[in-house]
Amino acid sequence: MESNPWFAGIPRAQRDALLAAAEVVHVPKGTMVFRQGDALPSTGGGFHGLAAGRIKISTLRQDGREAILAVLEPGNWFGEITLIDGSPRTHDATALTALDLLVVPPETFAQQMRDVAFANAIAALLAARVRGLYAMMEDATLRGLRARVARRLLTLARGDATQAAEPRRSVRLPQEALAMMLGVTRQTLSKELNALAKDRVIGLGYGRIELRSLEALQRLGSAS
Amino acid sequence: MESNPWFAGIPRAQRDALLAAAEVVHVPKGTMVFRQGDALPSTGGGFHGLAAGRIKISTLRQDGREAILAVLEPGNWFGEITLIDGSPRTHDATALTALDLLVVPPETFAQQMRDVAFANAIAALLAARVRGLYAMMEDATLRGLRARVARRLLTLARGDATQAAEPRRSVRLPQEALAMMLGVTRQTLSKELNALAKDRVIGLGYGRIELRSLEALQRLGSAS
DNA sequence: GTGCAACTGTCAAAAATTTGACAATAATCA
DNA sequence: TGATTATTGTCAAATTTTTGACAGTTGCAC
Repeated sequence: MESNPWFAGIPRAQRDALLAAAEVVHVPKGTMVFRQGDALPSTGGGFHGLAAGRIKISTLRQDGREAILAVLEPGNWFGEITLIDGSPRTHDATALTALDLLVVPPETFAQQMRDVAFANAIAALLAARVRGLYAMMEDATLRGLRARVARRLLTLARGDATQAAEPRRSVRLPQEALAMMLGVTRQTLSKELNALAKDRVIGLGYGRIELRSLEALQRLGSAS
Repeated sequence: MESNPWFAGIPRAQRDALLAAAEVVHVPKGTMVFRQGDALPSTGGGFHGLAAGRIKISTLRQDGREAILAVLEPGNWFGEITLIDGSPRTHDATALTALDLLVVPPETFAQQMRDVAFANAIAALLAARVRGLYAMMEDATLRGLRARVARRLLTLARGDATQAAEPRRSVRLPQEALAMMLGVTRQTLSKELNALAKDRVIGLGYGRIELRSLEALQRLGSAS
């Protein structure tokens, strides 16, 4: 968990308190940790830290279309919004693999928020969240598809949310899922990916995209 | 300022402290309160409350294209992200009219954050911000243009950000600006607006859109 | 009140995206 | 291993959006 920049950045006491307050829950693959609309006193309520596995954060619409907001990797903490404002969950959270999940119950979280340092840490977490969302909004409204693809691949390579560190060289997810993140169809994305592959910027495999040139992706992501 | 739900919802002591710490600044029309990329110790640094006037929050790109994130109305507080994480401003803030602006200097803000209740209030503000952004992201990826137009008009009618209350029946901004918020061209938006106008859902004027049927807009915003 | 700038209306061609469909290949599970 | 499911590749028609252009209107500043 220490590899996560947010968690690593908060005071030792608050870090320990969080870990002490958390219950480790093993979640089988395919389980929904929580669903959009879940209200507070429900199962799955709590502040979550992902210790192992991958979680999909998404929204499902009536007509079956799905938007994937993020795919979380170990080290990320999430689910704090509902605990702060008491409103229902904004998204579905689904275990893509078996998980080791740290769960801080709502009462404990509320209690921790009485601590100035912890409240400040949560504010920092939220600030990072807001920055990420601003960047995504900007991408969606201002950039062409080519740039959006490049940027999203780089984000995924860094573990998507509050993760930083050295980007991975290979991203594991189906093109369909990437398309859902970008809000385009698989066919449209496919055309773009194949163009990038032809330029040797990426390599395409089954359920996997290799990032061959981070520099080229960075360049493409800045332009357009 | 009390009409803003966030401000009205925080404890009296913190509300008074904020107002006491704030300096009232009069800003002429057209002035940029801060710019994207501004670092902390610069002019315009601080936590801002809008007492009078309207502020455009936007991003300008090299090629001249602009994305408008929001148009803030009196009662809204903004600019806290930079104060929390110390990173540069994420957007430009431009005075669309002459402003009365409450400015809480960075040091005072940091000092206030040592107070648990205030830190919690800021967390609540950020949580609201995150929710709003989630909704925008979802709209952008999941909904058709018709629905996005309807939803954005309703948002604007409610004063855009943390405002609630009774929606206004008329929104004052050029179609060009609305198009920039939605990330489409003016021509595309125009077609949509004219269709809505034909159905008597809205009325179109010079730099102004009248909301004739909130129910219809709500319905259109939920569908597609 | 005039003149200029801002804003809206509209058109048509070009470009991008979606929709729908089907085959081929890779992984997974029994 | 064999069967099944998941994933990718590709195509073409239909639709939507952008680009570029220009005229007409409205509001504002002088």
